[in-house]
Amino acid sequence: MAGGKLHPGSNMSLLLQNERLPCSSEVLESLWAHTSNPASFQGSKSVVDFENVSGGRVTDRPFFQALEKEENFDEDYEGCFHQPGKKRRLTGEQVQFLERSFEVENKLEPERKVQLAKELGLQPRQVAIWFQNRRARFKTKQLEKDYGTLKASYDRLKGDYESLLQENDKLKAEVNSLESKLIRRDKEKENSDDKSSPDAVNSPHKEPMDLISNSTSENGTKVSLPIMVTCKQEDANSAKSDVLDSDSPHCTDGNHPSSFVEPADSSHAFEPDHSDFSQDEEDNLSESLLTLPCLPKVEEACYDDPPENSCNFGFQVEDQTFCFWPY
DNA sequence: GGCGTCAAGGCGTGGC
DNA sequence: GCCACGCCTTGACGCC
Repeated sequence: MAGGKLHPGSNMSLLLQNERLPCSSEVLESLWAHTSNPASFQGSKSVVDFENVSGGRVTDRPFFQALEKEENFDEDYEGCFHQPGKKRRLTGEQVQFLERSFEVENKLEPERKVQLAKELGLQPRQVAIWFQNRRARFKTKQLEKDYGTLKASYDRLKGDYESLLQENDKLKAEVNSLESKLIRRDKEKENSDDKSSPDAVNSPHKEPMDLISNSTSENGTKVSLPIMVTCKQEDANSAKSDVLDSDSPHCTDGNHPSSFVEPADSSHAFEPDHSDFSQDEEDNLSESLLTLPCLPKVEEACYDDPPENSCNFGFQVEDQTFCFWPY
């Protein structure tokens, strides 16, 4: 690189980005001044324009002016005129110059192309091809970058999804456990009631109310869990399918994967199956649900800030005596 | 010799 | 029809 004035750390591109002169010779002169002088190309082995070097006469281009001055001109002269069919790489200085030009503007106007070719001692077509290839490389890098970004996003979402699955499984297991416990207690209660009082047959749901009134959260506050009060097993099944079925509309909100818990403040979790309710029963149920004080509304507390406790309802799992999902 | 990089070839396409 | 461009491929070259 004898005689070169290359500034590897040059901020040339920054300087040029503030100017709008992609075709001007001033820009090229500026590029020369900041990158290298024409003599930098003296060792070029690039494919060069034979047509512009008629009879070996050196043209007025800087590239060839530099060659004239070189002591070992003959060797380089032979080297830079390739045999037909051979491909020669551009020199580092030529590439640097083109790179800086590319940073200024990645599109190549005809005037600019000719000017660059003249300054670099290349054919205009070579400059055009270089820009085309450079754009292709830029696009490839951009795609790789985008891929990396998307993959990171995908991995993050996948992790979230898997943790949600785990949490879902855990909650299902808890519900299953609690349901078994409830059924067992129910049977025990029935047996004891049959023995103690014949009137007890008329109030089969007394025990669950007791259970509700006796439910106490971890922090000592009473928690009302009314859903199971009048919910028959069949209703529980339908409610489950309505609430947790991943195919149901409640779960198809891509922005709110947790939206399946929304029915907490309404009775529409029971809507799918009305066959076992009379109108009066349904009205009573709605009324009781609406008037119960502590039915937790959970939709806002769910996944924006996942709780340490796997339960999102604001009280301990043990207090959630839902009976939606029989297993 | 395999592989990656890069200049260049070839072809299709769209704008004028 | 010409030209520039994008895309894919080819061939030369350098590195290991």
